[in-house]
Parts: sequence; C-alpha cells; structure tokens
Amino acid sequence: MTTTSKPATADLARAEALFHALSDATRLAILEMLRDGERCVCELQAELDAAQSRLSFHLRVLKEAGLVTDRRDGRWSHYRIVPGALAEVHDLAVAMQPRAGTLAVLHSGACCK
Amino acid sequence: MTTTSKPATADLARAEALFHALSDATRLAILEMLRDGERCVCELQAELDAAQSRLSFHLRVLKEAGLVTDRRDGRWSHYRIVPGALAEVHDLAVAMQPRAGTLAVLHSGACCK
DNA sequence: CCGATTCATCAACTTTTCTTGATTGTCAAT
DNA sequence: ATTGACAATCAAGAAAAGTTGATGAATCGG
Repeated sequence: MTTTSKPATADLARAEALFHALSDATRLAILEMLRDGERCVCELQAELDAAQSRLSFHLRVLKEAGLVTDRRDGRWSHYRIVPGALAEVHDLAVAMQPRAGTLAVLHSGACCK
Repeated sequence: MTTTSKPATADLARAEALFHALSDATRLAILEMLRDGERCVCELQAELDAAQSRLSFHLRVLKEAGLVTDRRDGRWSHYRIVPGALAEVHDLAVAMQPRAGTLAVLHSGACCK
C-alpha cells in the first residue's frame, strides 16, 4: 500500500527550489512569454524592458530550477519552458493538499496538555 | 469566448506572493504538519524544533499569503490550512503551462533581425 | 583582421528576508 | 493580586537575493 506519506527531505528541497524560482515578478513574466514557445534573450529583453545582465540572472535562476532550457544558435540564446516542469509544480500543489477528511477536524485531543 | 489570455498584474502579484510563501523549508514543513488538521503553535514548535519567534514569523508569512488561518482558544493559537489556497496554487500551475501546440514550435520567424 | 553584436559572468552595492533575544499582552490557575 | 504559560511583536544583526555597470568570450559581417 502507498498511502499519502511524509515527503522526503529531497522533495522538500525540490519544492523549495521550484517555488523560489517562481516567486519573482520578472521570472513569472519570462515564463509567461515562453508559453508561446521559444524566445531569444534579446526578445525577452526588449519586451520586458530589463537590463541585459538582470535578465541573464533571472534566466539562470529559472534554468537551475529546471524550469527552462536554453539552446545556443550562433550569437543567440533561445530559451524555452521545460515541458514537465510546470506539471511538477502542479503535482506538488496537489500533494500538499490537506489529507482527506481532516479539513474540519480539530486535531484529536487538546493540544499541549 | 475566453481563450488563454495574458494574466493581469494583480494575478502576477498574487502568484508572486503565493510562491514566495511556499519557497521556504520551514513554511513547507508547517504546511505538511497542518495537512492532518489544526495544530496549536506549541505543537508545531515542538515538532519542528524551532524558536518561538521564528515560528511566529513564518506563520505570519503563511497567514498573510492566505495559506493558513488561526483561531485563538484561551492562551493557544491554532493554525489550519485555508481550504482553497492550495487549489489556487494548483490552478496557477495549470495556467502557466505552455499554450497548446507551442511546445516544439521554434517561435515563428527568426528572432532579432 | 577589425569592429560590432549577443550574451554570460563578475564584483560592488542595495534591498529583502530570515534569525535571535528581549519585551509585551493575554489568559488561566492559584 | 500574583504567578506562570503561550504567543505576537519589536529591534538589531546576519544572510540571501536582486540590481547595476563593467569585462570578456564567442560569433558574425565587412
């Protein structure tokens, strides 16, 4: 049997990293742009009106979190969303939901003595 | 018709706040404990082995993000997960997914000139 | 080869977030 | 009333994250 069990510390770290990568307006805006498909850095830069090094910084954060990948083509770098990444976030949110039947339950027994 | 449209800035701010609240190991651990139902602060404190003021700080972050609520009972504060909150995260993740048919598309036209 | 373009990286700085210890308020028991 | 327990809040410091401007590597066009 595989009931809803306690998450391993690895999962915790993964969740932390993913959510952190998503906790910034610039990065969310980047992901929003990438929803339409691949984009090169200069396009992102133009549309987001962000300094080049700032953008580079945020792209790196997204990349290290596994949310995007890049592809080099001559002088240009193209970024795109990693297919499964958002699904992972999705799954995390589901896994964090309260266990069945516990929502209104006032946790058995009075708390602290 | 209601196609997948650009998210309003309000949504962006909300997403940012939610993800930020979730981007910390202590807060994730708290939420994990609350999955079983309501808990008082002293219980969380004991199980998480965290200083009282530290816990209070994180509980406040979770509360301000709308992820938990508290209920005062005498000297004790009981925290619980806000039912819809995780679903909101879930929905955000879904809304961020690449638009249909764009995953492998190399964004029309070469980028920058 | 030379200059210009695209982008990553670095160091210095600013801002935000987290932690710690102390204080304060509230409640309950005696 | 006094005492002790629980928890929120505060101020100060430490740590992490984000910004900026400069430098350098790689690529392309002439």
